[in-house]
Amino acid sequence: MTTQADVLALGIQPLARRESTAEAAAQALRSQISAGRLAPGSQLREEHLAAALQVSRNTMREAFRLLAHEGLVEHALHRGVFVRMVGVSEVRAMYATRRLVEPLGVRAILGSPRAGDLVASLGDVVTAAEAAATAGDWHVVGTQDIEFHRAIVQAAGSTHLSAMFSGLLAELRLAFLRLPDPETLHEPFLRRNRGLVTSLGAGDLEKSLGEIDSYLADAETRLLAVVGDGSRP
Amino acid sequence: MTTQADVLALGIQPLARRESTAEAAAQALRSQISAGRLAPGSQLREEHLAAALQVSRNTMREAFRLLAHEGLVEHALHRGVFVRMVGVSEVRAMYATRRLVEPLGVRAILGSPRAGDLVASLGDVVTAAEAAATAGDWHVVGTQDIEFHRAIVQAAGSTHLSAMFSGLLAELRLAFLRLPDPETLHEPFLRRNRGLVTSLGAGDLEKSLGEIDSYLADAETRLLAVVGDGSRP
DNA sequence: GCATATTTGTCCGTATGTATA
DNA sequence: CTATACATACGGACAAATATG
Repeated sequence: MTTQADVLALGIQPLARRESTAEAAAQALRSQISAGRLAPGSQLREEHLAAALQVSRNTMREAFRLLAHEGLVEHALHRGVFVRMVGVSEVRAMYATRRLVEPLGVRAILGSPRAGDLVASLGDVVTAAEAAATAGDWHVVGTQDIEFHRAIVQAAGSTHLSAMFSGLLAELRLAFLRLPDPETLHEPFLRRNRGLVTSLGAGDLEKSLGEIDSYLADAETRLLAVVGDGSRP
Repeated sequence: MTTQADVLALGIQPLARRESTAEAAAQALRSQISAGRLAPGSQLREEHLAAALQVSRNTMREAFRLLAHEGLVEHALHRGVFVRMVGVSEVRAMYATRRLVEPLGVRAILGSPRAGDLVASLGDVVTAAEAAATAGDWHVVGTQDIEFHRAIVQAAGSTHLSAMFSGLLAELRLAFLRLPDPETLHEPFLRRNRGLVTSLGAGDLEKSLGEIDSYLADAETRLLAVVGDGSRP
């Protein structure tokens, strides 16, 4: 049985430190969690991780506070921290938020004087995702999908909104990790994202909003189908 | 000269603890900061505060991480934590966000089957604020103003959005603290909030959106006028 | 239900590094 | 440039709560 310390020891050296050690440790855990090497629901033990990252327990605890505040892990008093389990209610909440926020980005893009540039860079992201799809690298496809929608919200021009949305997408990645077959989820969205770029390029607001909405509705039902039958309600 | 420890000693006893000590310490600082007893820009020294709250420095540092992540304090590596200084750019960013988010709440209220209840409870908040205004308690007026707009966003039904907005409002309170004369800022908004409740009650979407927009534009210019001449750009 | 072992929560002492007077 | 104050980080210790047998 592989311990968490073993798993982490692979991907991590002496902790690159330009920032504080706690932040560096948090970043190490962030990437490990996002990559799925720390499964949702698994416990993160202070002592093991502190040993693996070669930091003190106190520093490790500071890192835990950061991750808990970001929603990546859950802190249970006197029981420890666990990689967040996203259930049905969390997925519903995430998509309720996306349905509110992403249209703001779409409107901002079409209302911007630099609409052409924005749409072009969005097109680049989809192109990269399509290349990854033909190469069969569905993990990259998922990453590009997330990047695509992050860019949309970014266009709204609100730092608060962008920060919140980045956190939401990190949470969403936790849900993606529970997918047994990434291809069936991500493949249809590639076409939808391309379609959105097209209607954005044509300056068609109504059609763009429709595409976003159907994308989100589709994604939510697909995710719920997978998450719903999991252990957690 | 009064030290931070002195100031804090007034409002804080042995730390009511139902949650972790770090969270309790963070909550103590939150209330002190929001009440203005810890001025923006002032440094929060580990040792003094740990002594005042009777916690260890380690626990204090965990609390600092939480507050820094919420944006209430700023963490400067190897220099310490300081109560956040909101400047012109921060105020602009906050109102850019509010202009995007609050209309979502307004639309949600008018589109809700329980619109009547929602508007009624908003009216209660304004009524409470009006009572506080006649009593001359402008701090309460400011609190109710914040509560009013928090309730609007809450109606949008997104936990992520509500959480983000609560953080934004806490940040906004930091800006309010720099006001030499709270009455001149808060007094006009009392009427505007009442006007919004009226147009919401009438079910007039366009007018409601217009009221929100002019409220935000007015509030931003007033705040910028005060914050702009401060020490920070 | 009880006793035990494990893990977290918290505190203290201390050494090192960094920024500022 | 030196000195000082402070944050950063570590390791050990014990108490408290939880999990396990």
